[in-house]
This record gives sequence, C-alpha cells and structure tokens, in this order.
Amino acid sequence: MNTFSEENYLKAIFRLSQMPAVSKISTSAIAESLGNNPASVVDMIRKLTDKQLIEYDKKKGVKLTAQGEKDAIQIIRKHRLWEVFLLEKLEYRWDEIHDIAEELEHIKHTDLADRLDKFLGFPEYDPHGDPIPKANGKMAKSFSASLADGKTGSTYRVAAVRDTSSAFLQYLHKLKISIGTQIRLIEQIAFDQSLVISIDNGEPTTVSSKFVENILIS
Amino acid sequence: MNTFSEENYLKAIFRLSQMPAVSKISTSAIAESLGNNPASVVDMIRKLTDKQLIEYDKKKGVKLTAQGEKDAIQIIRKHRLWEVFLLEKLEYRWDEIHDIAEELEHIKHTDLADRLDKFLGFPEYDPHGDPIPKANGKMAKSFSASLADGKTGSTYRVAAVRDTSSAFLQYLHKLKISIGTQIRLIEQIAFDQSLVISIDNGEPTTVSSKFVENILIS
DNA sequence: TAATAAAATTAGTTTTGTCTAATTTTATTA
DNA sequence: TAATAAAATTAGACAAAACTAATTTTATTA
Repeated sequence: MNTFSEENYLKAIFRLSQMPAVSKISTSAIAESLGNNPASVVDMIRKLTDKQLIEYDKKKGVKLTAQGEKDAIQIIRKHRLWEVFLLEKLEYRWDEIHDIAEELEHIKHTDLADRLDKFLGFPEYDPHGDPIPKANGKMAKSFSASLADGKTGSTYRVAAVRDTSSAFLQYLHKLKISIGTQIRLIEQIAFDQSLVISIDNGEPTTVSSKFVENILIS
Repeated sequence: MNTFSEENYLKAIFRLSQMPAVSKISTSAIAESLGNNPASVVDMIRKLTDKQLIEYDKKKGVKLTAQGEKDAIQIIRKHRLWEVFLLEKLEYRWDEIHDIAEELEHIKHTDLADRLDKFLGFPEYDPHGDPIPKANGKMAKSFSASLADGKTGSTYRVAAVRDTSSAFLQYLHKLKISIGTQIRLIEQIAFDQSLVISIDNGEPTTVSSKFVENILIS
C-alpha cells in the first residue's frame, strides 16, 4: 500500500502525463505541481522507483509504470466519486468539493469506491466534467477542446473546466456558468484578446482570454 | 487543528474516561488501548498538555480539558455518523464499518459532520447502539447495563454492544443478534458461568460469560 | 565556445510519531 | 520495612516527508 504522500505524487505525475503540452515530466514540474521543493521530489522519485511505480530517466523524465498508473487511476476514481457525493448528497457548492475530496480520496478499503459508485448510480462525469474511471480502470477521454479555440459567431456547450480552483469556480458561479451551459462567442477584442460572449443567450459579457482557456467544450 | 495521531489519543482518553470501572487514566492504560508503547504515550501526554487539551497529574492520571473533550466528542460524532452512512447507504456489514470509520473520522472540513448528519436524517444512535453526539456536543448517555447483570428468567432488549471488534460482531451475526433483538436468560451454568439464552424466543443456545458482558441492554 | 542561467542533486536538518533499552519512581507484598 | 514487581520516564534511535543551502549537471545564449 502507498502512503498519502506517495499517492499525491502518483496523482500529480498522472495529471502531468495527461497534459498534451507536457512532453517530459521533470523534477521541477512535479515540484511546482505539488508546491514542494525540488529536493523533496528527488527523494520521492527514488522511493517510487524502488517501489516500481515509476521509471525515471534523466533524459526522458518520469513515467508511471503499469502498476503506478493503475494506482493513480484508482485514486482519481475515488476523488471524482467523492466529489459527486459531496455535491449531490451533501449539497456542497461546486467550489468547495475539491479540497474535501483531496482528503477523502486517500481512504482505503476494499470495495469502498465500488460501493460509492453504485450508491451514486454509476456517474460518468464528476461535477467539473472530468470522466470518472470505471472499476476496471477504463476511463473516457477527458474533454480537451478549449473555448479559446472556438470560432467567433459559434455556440458551444460547456463540457468541463480545466481549472478547479475555488477562485475560478466562484467566478463561474457568479456568471451562472456550469456544465451544460451554452456559450456563444460574439467578438474577440484585438487589443488584449479578451472575448465578448453570450451566456445561455443572455446579454453580452466580456471575459479574459485566460478565462476561456479554462473552459472545455464538447 | 490536531493531527490524526493527536485525535486518536483524545478519542482513546475520552473512551477510557467513559468507562465506569476506570478511576484513573494511566499512561499504561492509554498505551494498551491504542496498542502503543508506554514511552510513546509519555511523549504524547506532553504534547497534548502543551496544547492544553489534557491535564496530567501523576497521582490522578490524565483528564481532558474542556477543549480536549470538545475535540474528542467531535471526532466521535464523525465516527458514528460515518458508521451510519457506511451501513445504511453503502450497505457494508455491521462488522466492517468500524475500521473504515476510523479513517473517515479524521476528515476535517467546516460543516462536514453537520451536512452528513442532515443527509442521514439526524440519527440518534450508531449501528452499534452508541449515541451520536449532536452538533453542540450534547450526547445521550451510553447504555451501560450489561446482559451479564440480568436476572435468570427475564427477557431483555439488546440496546448496544460494548465490543465492536469484527470477531464479536460476526459471532452476533451468526447468532442472528442485532440491536433490538430480545434475549431471555434461561439458566446460568455454575461450573464456568456460561449462560443458556433464548434469542427472539428461539431454541436455547449456550454462550460464555464474556459474551454476555459485551451485550448492553436498555 | 565560454559564460551564464536553469535544473537536478546531494548533504545535512527538522518535525512527527513511533520504537527499544535502561533507569527511576511508585506500589505491593512477604 | 525491605524486597520485589509494576508503572512511568528518560535517553537515544529510526522512518517518513518535508525543508535549506551548497554543489553539480545540463541547457541556453551571447
């Protein structure tokens, strides 16, 4: 069994490996992703290598082994299932659930994820639009197309969010945007790339390019 | 905030303080209760004293301060609420829930216990018959009368169990005894104090004195 | 290519929570 | 009361997971 800390590293490495822009998972990338010191990451790379959960090559960076990926996916499965539980059953807000799920995801017990899955009705996606891995580790592909790449004049459906920070989610809440919301791109301002959008056919609103980059569409 | 380990000590101390037979909570009693070395307990007594969660007097042993008791009760509240969740919602067996709740009880987040409480319909007792502390820390008295003190010929209602180990709970399951079951004391065997009982008016069964001591009646 | 910057690593430290072994204190009993 | 047993404590060690500071390696750029 892996410790909480090992699990957090596996999760971070998995997350980085899923990012198309990241070609090599470096010590410093992991450090930044976890908010840890690179020296600490070096220690953990050694430990996870010994446990055969990752492979490390100075040139190629870090790669999860089959077992490491399996373990990472199971943690992500639990994280996303707990998020559904917290939102749907305990009525937490969208922006509150991530941090609590960060703790709950580490609870280990045979069957816990499977029973929770069943209790929740086998949800396909978590409240942020991320796919929930199945018991066998199979997982639908994440949405990757960003609203930032949409065409002016077209309308898109919000499928997921890239950033799950409460600052971003609270802003979305304020704009009345959630999974399923329709957004039309009206105009791009040349000066600073900000965008004028219409939310569910409402009045035009201006948002930043950073904002639209974090909205994923289906 | 307290660490997992500190919380476990507070809980153990609270549990010991609730036991009528225990007049003084000693280093060794805590060690035995947690399965730790007495030397470790000495260290933790120092730390909890510094944090003003307990008071320690060589003569009188360990006592929780008002704050320490408050903290302990909140952990117990979470433990018992999660037990209800695991049994009722995730359909775990009676003997499986304790260990999982031992992990879940340490999850900290404003409101978590209160939201869980509401979701579960404000249960009064956990699946082992122990009272669930309210949000304000108020808690019904535990059942303390043991079936071992019952009179031969009388019938009693199982209100709670003293031992929550899976060995005991599995045995109860096998005997079809749960909270609410009626037990009649038929006869005590002088030789080894074992007892002949009738479960829900069924055929006579013989059980040990240790067994009946761990059944609490209302 | 040499100089510089960035990334990775090593060495040594800290905190938390545990342990063992030795010692001291307290309690029990002959 | 003195001897013995039990309980408590101290001293020192260890593992996990983090850190800082210094150094080495690798990459970038003038």
